[in-house]
Amino acid sequence: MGARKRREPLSRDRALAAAIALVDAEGMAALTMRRLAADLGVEAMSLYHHLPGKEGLLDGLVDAVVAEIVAAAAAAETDAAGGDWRTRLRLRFLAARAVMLRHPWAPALLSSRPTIPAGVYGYYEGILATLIDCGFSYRIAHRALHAFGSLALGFAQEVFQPATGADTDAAAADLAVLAEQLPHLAAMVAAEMHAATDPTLGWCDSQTEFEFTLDLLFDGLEQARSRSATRTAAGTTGHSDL
Amino acid sequence: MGARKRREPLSRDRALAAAIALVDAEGMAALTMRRLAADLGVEAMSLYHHLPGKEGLLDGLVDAVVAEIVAAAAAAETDAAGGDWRTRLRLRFLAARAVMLRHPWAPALLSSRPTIPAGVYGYYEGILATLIDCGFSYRIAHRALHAFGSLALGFAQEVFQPATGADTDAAAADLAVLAEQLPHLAAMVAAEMHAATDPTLGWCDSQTEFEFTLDLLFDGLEQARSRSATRTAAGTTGHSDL
DNA sequence: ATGGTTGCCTTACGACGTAAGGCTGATCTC
DNA sequence: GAGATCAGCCTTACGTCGTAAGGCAACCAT
Repeated sequence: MGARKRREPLSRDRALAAAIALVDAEGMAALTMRRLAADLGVEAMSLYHHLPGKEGLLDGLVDAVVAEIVAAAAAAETDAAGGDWRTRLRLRFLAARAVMLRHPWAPALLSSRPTIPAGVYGYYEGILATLIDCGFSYRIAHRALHAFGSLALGFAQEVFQPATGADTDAAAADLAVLAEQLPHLAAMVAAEMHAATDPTLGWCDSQTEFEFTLDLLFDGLEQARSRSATRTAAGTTGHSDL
Repeated sequence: MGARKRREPLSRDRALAAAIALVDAEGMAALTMRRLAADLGVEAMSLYHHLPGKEGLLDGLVDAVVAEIVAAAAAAETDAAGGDWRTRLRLRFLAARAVMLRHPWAPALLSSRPTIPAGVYGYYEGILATLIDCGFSYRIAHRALHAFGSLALGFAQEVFQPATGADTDAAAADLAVLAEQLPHLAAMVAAEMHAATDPTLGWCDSQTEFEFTLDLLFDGLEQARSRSATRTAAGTTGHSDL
């Protein structure tokens, strides 16, 4: 007789899970209090018993993504135990990137938030620990964190989206005009386009660009580190324990 | 009697100028069709005779900012005539950054737009021309453009805003907790905080970070250029392609 | 039973962007 | 001049959003 115990009583976690599912499927614009409530079989105002408004909901999404990143990065870190700082950070960032690829809305949401999610402090602490252990000064480590920017969280924050496929023909038609007024750009597109391996990403392979930029920064930081290390006695590079 | 010839008849340019003034003064959130119309002494719907809706208005703002960047960068380029590629790009990017500092809302707007503003093609063409002229391959130049990312347009796209001053005391109170659970982060803050010169930016000096990141990328690109010029198979800084 | 608490709903308000159509005064044609 | 045309601005209204305020029904401990 107690077969139907009303319904699952709607909790913060259930609401957040539904929100993530909704946003993964239909994008940020679809995330509406009314819509989310409808997906949960509930009226909009009921959400306010579990979430402090829309902003609180977005904060919840951010926290969830950050938690996912932290977990992925921690797993990557154990895989990389004993490696040098480059491969350790590299694996960390690539793990974070894998999370971002699962949640394409996350980058824009992350960088639109006015407050820093609590979880990222711990995440940055781990990166910083790696740098300091490997002989970086606080000065350079600090600047490295800024230089990494969004790469540390797994996304490149492209300023402009690549063409979304539908206007590929239009882009091709523009190429003729492009070639006249923008010769270098046209030549570059022509030279690089054949190398496109993943058509979903257009002719720019984001993964390659991501790793290339990472290596550029790593190379530069390595130089900066050895430059500042020569100033002191070069004895304590090994120091592998946390 | 003929003194008042009705009023200035409201044009696209007048609307755009008012919109920029409004957004400069009160931020993006204040930019509303009704509010903008009110600032112009007009009703909301009147704007639709000169602008194709809100999206068109935002496109207009973006175009205006891009035009400002292009102009500033062109002026910088003439100053740098004859310099090497690093200083030429450096001056370009710093000129763009000066524009962004005048319009703090621009970065978020730029990266939220779904289409690429027409003006940036010309802007990238100029950067590309500099790179190609100085011996970069299209391959590396292409990746360089991606690596620069938002830096080329003058902003670092910090993922999270620095503390806005009001919660500085709260941040200080958190430092005790921070020191226990996040020792490296606490130590870095302690080590770096004394160096704060510009209190408006908190203890992170954005200008310094901006230029440091630029130099990191330039250093790395310089290596990549000479590496590809000599065509040697292996470098000491193994640059794995995965 | 009873009174409180929890969980959800109903109604309503003030934003927002914008579709549809009306009024007004300047300019043009005869 | 008189009437027609038309651009420029306004009025009204609709559907969306987030959310404040309060109601009702089922549960719980007493």
